[in-house]
Amino acid sequence: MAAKSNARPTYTQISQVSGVSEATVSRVLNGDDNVHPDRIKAVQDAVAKLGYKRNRAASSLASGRSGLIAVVIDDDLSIFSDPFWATVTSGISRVLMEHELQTLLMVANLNDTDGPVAHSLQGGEVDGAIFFQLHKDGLIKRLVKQGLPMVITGTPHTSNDFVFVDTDNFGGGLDATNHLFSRGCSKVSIITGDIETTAGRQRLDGYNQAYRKSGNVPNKRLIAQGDYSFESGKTAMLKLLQEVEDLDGVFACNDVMALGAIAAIEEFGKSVPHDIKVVGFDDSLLAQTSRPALTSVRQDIVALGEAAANLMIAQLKGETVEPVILSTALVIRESA
Amino acid sequence: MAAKSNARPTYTQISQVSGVSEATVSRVLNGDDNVHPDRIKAVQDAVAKLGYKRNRAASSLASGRSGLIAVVIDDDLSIFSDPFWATVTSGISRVLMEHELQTLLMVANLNDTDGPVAHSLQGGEVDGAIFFQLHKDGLIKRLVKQGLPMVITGTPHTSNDFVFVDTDNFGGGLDATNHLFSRGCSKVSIITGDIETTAGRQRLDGYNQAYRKSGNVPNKRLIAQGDYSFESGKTAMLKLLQEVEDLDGVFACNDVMALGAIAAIEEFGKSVPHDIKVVGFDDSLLAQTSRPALTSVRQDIVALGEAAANLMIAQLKGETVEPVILSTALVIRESA
DNA sequence: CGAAAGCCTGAAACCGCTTTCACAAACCGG
DNA sequence: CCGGTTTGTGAAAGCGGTTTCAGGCTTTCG
Repeated sequence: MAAKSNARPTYTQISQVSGVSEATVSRVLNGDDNVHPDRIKAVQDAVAKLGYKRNRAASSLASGRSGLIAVVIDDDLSIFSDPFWATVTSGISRVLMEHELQTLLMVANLNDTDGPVAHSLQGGEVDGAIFFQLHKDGLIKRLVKQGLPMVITGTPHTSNDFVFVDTDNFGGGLDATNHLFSRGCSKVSIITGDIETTAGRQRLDGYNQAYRKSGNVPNKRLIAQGDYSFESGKTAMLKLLQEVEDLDGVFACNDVMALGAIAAIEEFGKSVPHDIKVVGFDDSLLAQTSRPALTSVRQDIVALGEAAANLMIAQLKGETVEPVILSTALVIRESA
Repeated sequence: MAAKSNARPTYTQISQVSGVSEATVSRVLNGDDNVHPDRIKAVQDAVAKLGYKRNRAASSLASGRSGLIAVVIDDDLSIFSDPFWATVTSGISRVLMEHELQTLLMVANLNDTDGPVAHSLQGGEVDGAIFFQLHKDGLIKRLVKQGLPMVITGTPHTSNDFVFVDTDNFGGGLDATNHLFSRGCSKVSIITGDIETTAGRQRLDGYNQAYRKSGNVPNKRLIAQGDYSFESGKTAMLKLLQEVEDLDGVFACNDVMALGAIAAIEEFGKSVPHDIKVVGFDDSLLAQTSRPALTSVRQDIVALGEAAANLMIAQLKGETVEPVILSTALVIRESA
């Protein structure tokens, strides 16, 4: 193995070629000021000539900064049956890369506060962590205490000591419900998502507020609980149809349940949107391809990821940051 | 900052507590045999007592192994509108984690053979790379030449020097088409996906072979081209309906196009499955939630990711590996 | 019973980069 | 023109592991 092909250049070679010390090479490569322009030039030329690429391991070891940001996803498969999180991640990844940071993906069971993920995170392997969909916060609280910069995607319901980004779920619920009333509905029910999640509760709150302002009479019996699955949407809708008379509008807290609801309505012998109007949430692919095409609340998912990444970067710079709430837009199609 | 909270234990402390040299600590922690059981025990106790966690940067620097595997995704947004890749990634990530490897996610434009991703990959920052959906292979060829272990998800069409995993697209197309004939169809058309991709071509090949063996008469006019989008499926189907008489079966190369086709058929005044039977591919969420529910070719996507990860691990161990083809299963629902 | 072979072990070099520290040179006001 | 700052620089000490190397101790076998 003469002349090893993987013998990549180091500061030593740059130093020799450019005629400056390794210390100065480091300064130039890290954008330290206070280096004479001539030397900067010399180093840059040498770098270009040798095709130098920084060795991250060495750099991390010496500086204590790894350049890695963990994106931690709960090992709940449901997350991956939904393009939502993948899209958020792509937004995160792109922004991080622009700032020379790498995205370390960790799929793990977050209840396991002593698993390999918890170890990596606490072990200082990463410079920061972005969490998705926070359920249990034991691990996270510990990490905050350790001073690890963190961003949470989704509103944490346990505490607001965390930096987070989220869609305006309340506003989305409000808009969806208002839209149904403005379309002439007078008895509008809601199929909620998992009430354990803040997103689910906030959408419900939006619905309630819209109801109160509409001049119509809200009623607990109009509220059915689902869990974001197709089946739960269908079941909830059937129950509503049987229990509530003159129902003429439904706000389902995601598109999948909205489709379940539509299936139920049609099985029940009524039609959408003629008899009952339906609004979903997410504006996913499903909303566009279903028949009737689904009116749905759109959230800018890529922007959500970008916002998360930007909050992380701001923290890394030592800036104090505020939570970010992104607004939604109602996309009107056939179902309402 | 007295007693820094982040002053995590190192070999030095373990060495002191356990009374063995740092070299031996390393041997124990790396599973080197030839260490006296008593010493192993002593080290393990010290590790447990001190709550030691390995410093990856130091370890990488010294050993030349980073423990990082890149998952490289083409910056084509379409990838992220489809849960497919997210699911593959989750499979990869889980298997890698079981082997103490981390998943580094890179979303990038692969045509850019000189961008940051190309740099990282060539810079030895990762121990291996898993690519999705290979279009251009310039970068990849270079990496192979450098000896970077690689796995490609999807059959590369340019060369078979690569290690890859893929679904049995040919078999899936074959099964789908055979099923339509067995259901009594006699004139079956296909709506292809992007013919540029090998997956698209292989599914078409499967269709052709099934046709040849069926005793029915194949015909070029039965082949319509789509691009995996809903609209393309609809457009292609309308064209087929207008040009081909007595059409009674359609194999759409993914579920989204199948739904487009169903929409077209119903607009045309015919019904599914009564007049025309439809089979999709992917067995996605769409297939389960659409009405009529879609008969579709299922591929085990998580297994695809796991296979990719396992091939990577095998390469890392120095084993010679063969490409892996995963079989499909036809899931029969209402549409055919 | 002695020599060759094998097993375990610790000292020390090293991985490539960052950062402190000391010091020379250039600059300043008085 | 001199003590005192500023600037710019290189030598050298790490960062926390891994790995080579040589040597002490046991075995094994003729």
